[in-house]
Amino acid sequence: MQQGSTKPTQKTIAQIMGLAVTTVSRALKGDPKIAEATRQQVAKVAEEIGYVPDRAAQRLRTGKTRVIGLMLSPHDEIFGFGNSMIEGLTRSLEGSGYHLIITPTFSGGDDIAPIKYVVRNGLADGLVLTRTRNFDERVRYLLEKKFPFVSHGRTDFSQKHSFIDFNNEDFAFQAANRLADLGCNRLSMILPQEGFTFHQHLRYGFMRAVRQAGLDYVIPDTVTLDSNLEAIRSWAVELLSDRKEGDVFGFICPGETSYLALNAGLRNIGLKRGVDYQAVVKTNSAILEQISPTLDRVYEDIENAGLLMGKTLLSILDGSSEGVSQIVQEPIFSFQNV
Amino acid sequence: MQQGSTKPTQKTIAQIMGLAVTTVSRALKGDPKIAEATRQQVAKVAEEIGYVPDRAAQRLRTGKTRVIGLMLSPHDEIFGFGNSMIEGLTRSLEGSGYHLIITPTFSGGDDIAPIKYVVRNGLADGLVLTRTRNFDERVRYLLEKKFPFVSHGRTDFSQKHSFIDFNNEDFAFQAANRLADLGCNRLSMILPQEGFTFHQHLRYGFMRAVRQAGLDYVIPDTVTLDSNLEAIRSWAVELLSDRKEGDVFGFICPGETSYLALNAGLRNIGLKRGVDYQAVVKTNSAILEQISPTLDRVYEDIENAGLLMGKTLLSILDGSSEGVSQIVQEPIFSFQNV
DNA sequence: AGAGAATTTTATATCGTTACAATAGCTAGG
DNA sequence: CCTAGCTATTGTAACGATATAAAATTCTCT
Repeated sequence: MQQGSTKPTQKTIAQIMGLAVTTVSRALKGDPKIAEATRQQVAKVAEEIGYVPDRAAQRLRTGKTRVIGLMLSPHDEIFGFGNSMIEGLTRSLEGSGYHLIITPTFSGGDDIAPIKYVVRNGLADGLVLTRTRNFDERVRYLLEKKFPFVSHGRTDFSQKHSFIDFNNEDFAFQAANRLADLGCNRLSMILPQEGFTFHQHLRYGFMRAVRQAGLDYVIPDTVTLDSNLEAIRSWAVELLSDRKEGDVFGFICPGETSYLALNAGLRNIGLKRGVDYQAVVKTNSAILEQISPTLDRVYEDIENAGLLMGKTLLSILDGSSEGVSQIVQEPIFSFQNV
Repeated sequence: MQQGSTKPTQKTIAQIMGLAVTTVSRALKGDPKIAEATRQQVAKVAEEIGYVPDRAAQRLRTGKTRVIGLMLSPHDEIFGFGNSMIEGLTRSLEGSGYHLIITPTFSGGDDIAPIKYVVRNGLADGLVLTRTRNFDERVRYLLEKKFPFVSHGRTDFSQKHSFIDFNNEDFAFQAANRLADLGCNRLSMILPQEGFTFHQHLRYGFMRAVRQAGLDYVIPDTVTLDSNLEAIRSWAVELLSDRKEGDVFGFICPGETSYLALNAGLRNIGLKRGVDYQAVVKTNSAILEQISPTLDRVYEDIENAGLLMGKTLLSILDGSSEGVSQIVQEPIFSFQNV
């Protein structure tokens, strides 16, 4: 605990106990070559003088940073996604000796550049990615470099890699059925940009339901989940302004903000959800539940995803699991009673 | 660029050029003791073979981590505060050789513990704090340890330290006047918990306006900015349910989510903003502008605050400015024409 | 030309930790 | 009693960079 003198090191412990530094080093990491009695005494002294290993020295010597990196895009941050992901990851790393660094990817920027930077400069031992594309360049790069990582989202590469994904197909399928049950005859869904893996999953689920029910549908080609809110808003307004007699619209929003924008626009022209149109929204925070308690929501547990990704990455790094871990999280439906 | 062989170091450059490692080291950092010609050649070779300094080695030798840490509480994350802060900080650090690590403070957790951890283990050279309290324990600790930091928010300590703050007093004052102008005769403001510095600033500004205009006011003692949304919602509903003939309520919301909750609750009981009540909201993202274009907003530029905090911290760390930098950002008012 | 100053480069030690090889101490077996 | 075979510990070097002191080189001026 002393800060006044100098920071305690293994050398300090060695001098106190009359041991060699090497012995202390090994004792601290539980090497079986060290007598149990010695090990315990070393641990005791280390504790007493407040010894903490110097990460820079460990890193220099071993080449391991004991850091894992999370690459976050600005789209991830809004509402709780980034927050929950960070919380889950942090929890998974607790007590492991690993630290988390968060590397923001900027709107305009190339999202592979920061990854190359981390890999080339050896800034982390493993990475966590979000928002995968079917043939994600980041994944391709990391696979090629054999750099450990876990992604939130699948890819279409033949080479397997660890990921956690959400069952977006089932979400879209169930959401569409729900809207059909509510009497909607025209369904619409805002999709992420083409190229993102979950674009396809959502589309498959949606189309399967729509075809089964024989309903009319609209998938906008001008707006996506990442469109600015004004664009989403005006698209929705235009769509409903042109509706014909007997049309009952049902929207699937795979993101909270897209719903807020859409809803704001429609409310502004005098339309009311539950009366003039219906919606099912994918959510990963408590905010919609608070603001619109009667809204049909589907919950994706991002914090848990983060936790699982962290654990997966740790087991890869510790070499305890050589295999690939692929998990698909199921949606949690919160539909109102009719 | 070669990854196949081993990572290039200063030694590699030295061998190629027939120089001593020391010379290379000095040349790379622009030491004037090295001949300009040598310096340029070394730089050229370094570039060609893709040399990047090993941060662990630098850190071990110099004791400097070249890292600055941002302590983020979960309250900061919602709606872009954390995101904007990160973006601003990252920009300020660009090209400086400094990295940013983000340390999340958990809801339940002690918010000084992670700071002690960073300081004791030497994980960063400087820190950025948000949400200061009047006698903030974190600030006290850092001042005592003489650890470089910049805070977002002032404190009441007599010892000066660098900060960036927002003129919350003026925000509250102008917002209250605005509501008075709109014909409100009962004003209310949701405040952060007592103890936070901006609680006082907001209160002063508010009270000054209220007294000048001679208006009635309500400051809730059960809900704060950090209350869950359901609590804010029901408080607002209760408040307006009991209103008397002739009461026109005006709300000041120093946070986006508090407005969303309040507005959702009131809308739910059939009240409409602009008709049954008025509101002025402090915002730091584009979301309210998109969702409620007619809302009176006051903008706080968090990204710029982050940028300034980063620059301030860098100048402290580089020793280029020994003094203390204290900046108060002015609010940007976006009031609708009446 | 040559001594001394100024400039440029080199040698050595070090930061804290761990890998590797070596050594001391001890027991068991022939 | 000597050696093989353990166990427990130690010594040395290295990771890559830099601070300090020393050395080599060039330059200046009488």
